[in-house]
Parts: sequence; structure tokens; C-alpha cells
Amino acid sequence: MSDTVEKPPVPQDFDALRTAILERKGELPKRLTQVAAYALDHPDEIAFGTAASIAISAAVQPSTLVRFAQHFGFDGFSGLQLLFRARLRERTSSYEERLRTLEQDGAALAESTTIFNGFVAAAHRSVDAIAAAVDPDAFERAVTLLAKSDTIYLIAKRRSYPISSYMAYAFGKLKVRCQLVGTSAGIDDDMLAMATSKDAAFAISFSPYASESAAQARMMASRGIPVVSLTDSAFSPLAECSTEWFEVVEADHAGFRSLSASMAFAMALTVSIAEKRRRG
Amino acid sequence: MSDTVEKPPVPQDFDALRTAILERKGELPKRLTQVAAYALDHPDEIAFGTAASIAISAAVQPSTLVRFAQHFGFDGFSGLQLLFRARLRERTSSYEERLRTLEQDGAALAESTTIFNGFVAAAHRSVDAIAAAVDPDAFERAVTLLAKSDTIYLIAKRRSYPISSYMAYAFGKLKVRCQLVGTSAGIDDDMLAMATSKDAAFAISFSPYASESAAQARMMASRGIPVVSLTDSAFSPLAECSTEWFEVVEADHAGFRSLSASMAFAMALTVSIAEKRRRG
DNA sequence: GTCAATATGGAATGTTCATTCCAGATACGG
DNA sequence: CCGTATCTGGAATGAACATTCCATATTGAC
Repeated sequence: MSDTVEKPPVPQDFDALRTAILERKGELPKRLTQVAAYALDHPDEIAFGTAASIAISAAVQPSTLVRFAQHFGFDGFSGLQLLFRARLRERTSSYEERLRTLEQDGAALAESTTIFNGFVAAAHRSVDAIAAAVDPDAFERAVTLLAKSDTIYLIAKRRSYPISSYMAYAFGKLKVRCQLVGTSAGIDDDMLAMATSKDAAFAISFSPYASESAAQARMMASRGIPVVSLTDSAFSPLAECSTEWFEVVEADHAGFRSLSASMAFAMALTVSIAEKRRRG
Repeated sequence: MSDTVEKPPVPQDFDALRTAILERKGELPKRLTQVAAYALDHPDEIAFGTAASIAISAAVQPSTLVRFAQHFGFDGFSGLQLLFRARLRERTSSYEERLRTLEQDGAALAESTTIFNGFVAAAHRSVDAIAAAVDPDAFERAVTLLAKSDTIYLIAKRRSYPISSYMAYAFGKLKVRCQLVGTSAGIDDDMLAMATSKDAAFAISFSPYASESAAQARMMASRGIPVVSLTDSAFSPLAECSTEWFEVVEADHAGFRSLSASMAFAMALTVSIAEKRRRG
């Protein structure tokens, strides 16, 4: 008789290790759980870093890394690191292969895969496009404008609504007062009626433009309330009544657009405003 | 006058090094030529190995490796090795290069510009990451699962809510029956109670996980309703109760995450489901 | 063929790193 | 509330490592 304790075999590849970690994550002590999460979330760091550098990133002691490795049957941290490196070697080749396959014969793949790749590619193009299209000076002006306002009214309907809803969430976290317009019922106009010239509005609308959003933005503008807007064309009704406006053209896949670029823009605007306020 | 000898600049990336090696390989001594050939033929070995192990593989002395590196302007072997490691990292996300450019001249720009660039870069990285992380087969299974369900329940709170809200909008346009859970009031659980095993759920939750979402997903699962989920870590409570789950790690900028990659994924899923239904 | 300049191999060196060890902290059971 | 077992942080340790140095070998010029 050797041991009464059950000894699971040492994982031989990354997937086995991953499985083992997920299986035993419940019974792991606090710091080891922390390492487990870090390892699965930042595998590249584990592959390249030294025990010391990884320990700093994961906010643990180097010795904890060693203990973690030993928990899973390795001699020490180095043994575990080998798996992460092996994974990286394999992935580079297989990932390249995959890309090549995708580009060549999209027909042979499952339709869902084609659609997925299409949206990923569209997201890439959209983000590229917005990076090129947004004028830094205009962006800075918009940030200044919104940062000094009292309450920010977020106007968005339908397809744009998810963006403003995320901004509202983020503004909440950042302690920036805002009012989400377009939620429900018919109280939108009542809410907007309370806006003063100390406030500002951020409106989002994409073609086909919700006439309501445009009307609300115009109304705000006519009352001397600055309007910043995000839209997809210079011909948008929003453009003409806005103090500052930005164009984001989401690349489409099969006629459908994701909001990847708009989301990036929205977050950049949100965080910039909060940052500007914080600095005074 | 310092040196009459021409001093080519130290290569800053792998391609520059490769070019430099090819240019100067004629004037290199025997052993250094040997190292040069080995380096270009086995770049992965250089990235991961130690000077000693590489020396054995290349049939040279460790000191030769150091001399080789110094010939190309590096302090020592380690400096050269960094380039080989960086190359492997960039393979996975080739956007790193452009990121570095942005970061370099970010200091002189307005803060809002820096933030904007940061989010654009983060969006790019996120989209790259999700392209690599999503397994086409798993995606196809998820699509099949959701496409054959009667009603799709979309579970998401807080930060994830904008995504599900966009999916609900798109599903509506595509005539796919769905129920958005997490809107308001306390009617969520009542809505979920109506779900049968003919239905399915799609849950989204990112760290810090809303306990409500996890509980609801678990509840659905326990009643035999298939759950597909989108989350940001294998440790997510969603992962363990899902039939299929996907990991999307949104790169962050200054601690804030946009939803660019998640949005692309959501739209791909939505459209794929609609397409699968349409085809029968 | 001889000398000088360069290249090379291999041992010596100093540094960095993973690992171990121990003392204190924390959680757990009685 | 106390005692025990486990966990954690941090310093000590020893091994592995890149690098340097020097003696020898090789090359090329005269």
C-alpha cells in the first residue's frame, strides 16, 4: 500500500490541465483559486513570464505559484509552465491554419461559422473605420461639452438603445448624472421638458432614423441645450441639429450590423467625460 | 568622430531582425552563420529554449549565441530572445504592433484622444480574442440548440443587459420569438416559470457576476431547459450549468470594458439562429 | 612560412530564478 | 474559547542560467 490519498494523474497537455483546474476549483484554497483564475484567463503570461513577474501580475507570492503547480502533480512551477508553452506553439500553427482555411473555402464550413467569421470581420472593419473617422479635436470638444453639463440626457431608440443603456450603466458606476430617454411609456417628453441649458444631450440614431429621436434632439437644440450625436451619415437628421456629431459606419454582414464600433466609441466618450470631471 | 564602423540600429521586431540576418549572412563567420540558419528555421526553439538547450540543438556553444546576438546590436542573447517571444505573442493578436504605436505617441495628445485610442485598441484585441476563442463546432451546436427551441429566454443583468436588449431587438426583426428577462419589476421569475423544456435560454454574465442571473440560469437548467451562455471566465457560475458556453474576454482600457466583441458574438448568434430556422 | 587578426571552445563568474523552509496567520472543530 | 490543521507570506537556499574571459585554433596577408 502506498497512499490512501487518491492521486489524479499529472496533466499532460493544456486541455487536461484546464479540465483538472475546473474540476477541482471548488476544493482549492483562496490563493490557489486566485492563481487558477489568473492562469486560465492569462495563459500567455504564464507561458512567457517568470515566476516572479507572474506572481506580481496575479497578486500572489512566487511560492504560491509553486504550490499551485504541486497541487496538480507537477514537480514545480516550471513543469506546469511547459504545458502553457506547448499550447502556445501548437496554437500558432493551428490558428494560422484555421485562418487560411477560412479565407480559402468558406463554403465547406457550417453556415454558423461563416456568419460568425463574417461578424468578426465586420467588427474589425467597423473599429478600423471609426478610428479613422473620428476627429480627435471634435471628440475633445464633445467631451468638454458633456463634462461640464449638469445632467446628460441620453436619447436613443430601437437599435441604438443598447448603446445608451450601457452608457447609462457606466455613468451610474462613474457617478455621472444622466437620464436615459427612450425606456418605456410615454414619459420621455416629460423628462426632456425638465432639461435646462445647463444640461446636455447625447443622441444616437442610425438609419432608418427613428423620427422620435430626431424630433427630441431638435427640440433640445431649439431650447439652447447642446446636443452631441452619434449617427451613421452626414444626412442624418441628427447631424443638422447637433453641436458636435460623429459618424460611425458599422460594417454589415448580410445586412445586419453589430454595434462593436459604436460600443467602443460610447465607452471612450463615457470614460473621457468622467475623467474630465474628476480632474476638475 | 566616434566610430568609423557603420552601426546598424538594433532590430526592434522580428521582421527587422530577419531582414538584418538575411542581409548580413554573407559576411558572418562560420558558427554565426550556423546560428543564423538555425534561428530562422526554428524560431520557436529560440523563443522557448534556454541558451544551453538551443546551443545543443544548433550544435554550437552557448557563448556563440551570445556573440551572435551582440553582432546584431543586442546586449546579449536575452535581448534577442525577447523578439522571438514577442513574435509568438503577436501571432495570436497581430494588432499589438499598432497598439504600441498608439501608446508611444499617446503622451502628447489630449487625454480624451488617448482614451479613445485605448478603447479602439481594446475593441480590436477583444474581437481578435473572440475569433480565436470560439470553437466553431460548439457555436454550431449552440445555434442548433437555440434554433429548435420554441421561445428563447434572454437572461442578462447590468453590464450584459445592453447585449441581450440588442438581441431582443434583432430577434424581433427576424421574427424569432424571445423573451427578455431582466427588464424591470420583479416579474422575471414569473416569466421564467412559464418556460418549458421545448424552450431554451441564453444567459450573459460578466464578472462581477450578478447572482440573480446565475440563479436563474441554474433554475432553468435544473428544469431540463437547455442553457447557452456567454461569460468571461471558466470560473463563471454560468459555465457550470450551461449546455454550451462561450468565453469572451473583453480587453479593458483603464479598467473599463466595452462590449465590442460580445456584440459581434451576439449578432452572429442571433443571425445564425434566424438563418437556421429559415432553412428549416 | 610567419605573423597578425579574428573566430572558437570551454571553463569561470556573477546574476537571476525557482524552490524550499519556517514563522505567523487563518480557518475549523471540539 | 482553545487547540489543531491548513494556508500564506517572505526570507533563505541552491540550482540554472546568460555572460565574460582566456587560451587555443583558424584564417588570411605578406
